[in-house]
Amino acid sequence: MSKGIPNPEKDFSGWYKQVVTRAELADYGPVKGTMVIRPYGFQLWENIKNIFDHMIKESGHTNAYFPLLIPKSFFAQEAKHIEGFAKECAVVTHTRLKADEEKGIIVDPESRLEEELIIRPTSETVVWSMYKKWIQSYRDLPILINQWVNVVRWEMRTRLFLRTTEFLWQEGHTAHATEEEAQKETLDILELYRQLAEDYLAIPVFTGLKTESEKFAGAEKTYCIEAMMRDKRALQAGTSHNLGQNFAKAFGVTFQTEHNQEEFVWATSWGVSTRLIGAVILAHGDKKGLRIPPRIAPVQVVIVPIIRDNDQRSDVQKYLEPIINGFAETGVRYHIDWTDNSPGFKFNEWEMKGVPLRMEVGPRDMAEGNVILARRDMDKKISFSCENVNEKIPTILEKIQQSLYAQALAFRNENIHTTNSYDELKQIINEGGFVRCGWDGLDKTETAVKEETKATIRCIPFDEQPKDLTCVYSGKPAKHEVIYAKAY
RNA sequence: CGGAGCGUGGCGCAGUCCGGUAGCGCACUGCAAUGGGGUUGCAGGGGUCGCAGGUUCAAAUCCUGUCGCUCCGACCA
Repeated sequence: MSKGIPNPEKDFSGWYKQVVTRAELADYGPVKGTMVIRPYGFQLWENIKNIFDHMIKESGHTNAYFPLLIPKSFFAQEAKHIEGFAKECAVVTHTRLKADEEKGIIVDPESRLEEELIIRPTSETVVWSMYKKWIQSYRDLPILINQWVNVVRWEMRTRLFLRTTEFLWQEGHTAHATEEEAQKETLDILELYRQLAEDYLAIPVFTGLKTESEKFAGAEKTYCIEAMMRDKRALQAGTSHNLGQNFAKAFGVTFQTEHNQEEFVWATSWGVSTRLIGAVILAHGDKKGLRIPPRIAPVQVVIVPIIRDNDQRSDVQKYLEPIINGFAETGVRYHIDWTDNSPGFKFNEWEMKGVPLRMEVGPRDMAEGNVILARRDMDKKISFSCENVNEKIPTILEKIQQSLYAQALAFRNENIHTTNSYDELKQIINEGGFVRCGWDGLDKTETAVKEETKATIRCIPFDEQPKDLTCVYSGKPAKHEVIYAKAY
């Protein structure tokens, strides 16, 4: 076990906090609930961001930017939507500070704004206020816009990456001429989220539909990807909403069809946030610290030279030259740790930081024409000939990627259970795990289960088989098969 | 906002009950050796004890007030 970090089996949240700060992913900001994303953490975010940005551009979306400040009046226009956010909006009321002899710097009471401004908790309202200007005819549709921005939600309880007052995300906002097209967009994006999670973050996810109580306020339907963390709790890792005509109606956004009919525009919105980093930490981390999947790792290979003096140092340097040149060609992200910490210290340090592959190079290896490789996903060191290490490494990185996914999937499979007994559900939830079972489709059932067990319906999975199922709570015929779990 | 706990060098803590002018581990700086799983030795630097009052000859310690943070609940991506 790594020195100084709590055992994740015993103190998962202590482990999480330590790992995030000690691996230098992030640090606490001065304002409660805010977070500084440090360079190592930000590189991870940039890698995730670049992958998804590429995906949406491939599928015809473009980036834009909408303002941070939103007039308060915009929120009155979509009552359902604001219900969901009213309790967590930061409001700008003044525009100036001034020096006060007694109190130091104070808010200038004379600078009070006539109309207060809301710092965006999400941007549907501003976006749709603009879409009203931009959309007249079916020829203006679809609009497929995304933005990478920060948003602020005044949360009561915060945790680095998982829930912070301010966080970074992408929010897509699309406008369509038909309901079918909007629905297709919603699901297409969800599929991209699934790919992002599974193929890049190496996290298996359930895709499905949120229940009424869990859906986004203002949406017709909310779809999600849900993942299992190593403490067997669920994490919602991304959502995609079919907004129907709700926002178009709130903002009066209509268009003329090919047949010269006036109709309201159909909308979607979808987002993934820096929470994904929390997901990576919580899904893959182990007692030594982080384990970052190679495809998103800021550093894929860390090289630890084993040297005694300057002569050996330059020997290693020369020895590494062709390897490093090879990395440049294959695009492997590497780092050589020349600090004079002891090798053992470096091993632990880089394991904590989750680097997928470590290469050790010392006198013994140079004599044999080898390097030592140690994979972060397993507890083994292997000697490799220097000759073919350049071809091998991308393959090994790919194997690590697959192995992290396989481990996460195996873990999820071990900890998901099907049952039609409520007692059993309570026991499983209590011990930790997901429960797949029938649900009668009633709000009050969901609420009752939540109150009694703290578990919520994470989603109605696309592959549900409700036939012949009964509701785990009421015993009535099931309307849906659902997944219950305690969630972050 | 309810319940609990904590504020003492950068981090983690002891000291507080029973007042006497601040200490430990890690980290940091320098030198030397060491170097294949958190390496030693020696020598250093750094704290108005969260803040504001009060009691006292004397306050990290006692009293009052205040601010902040963490954890558990209600809310949430």
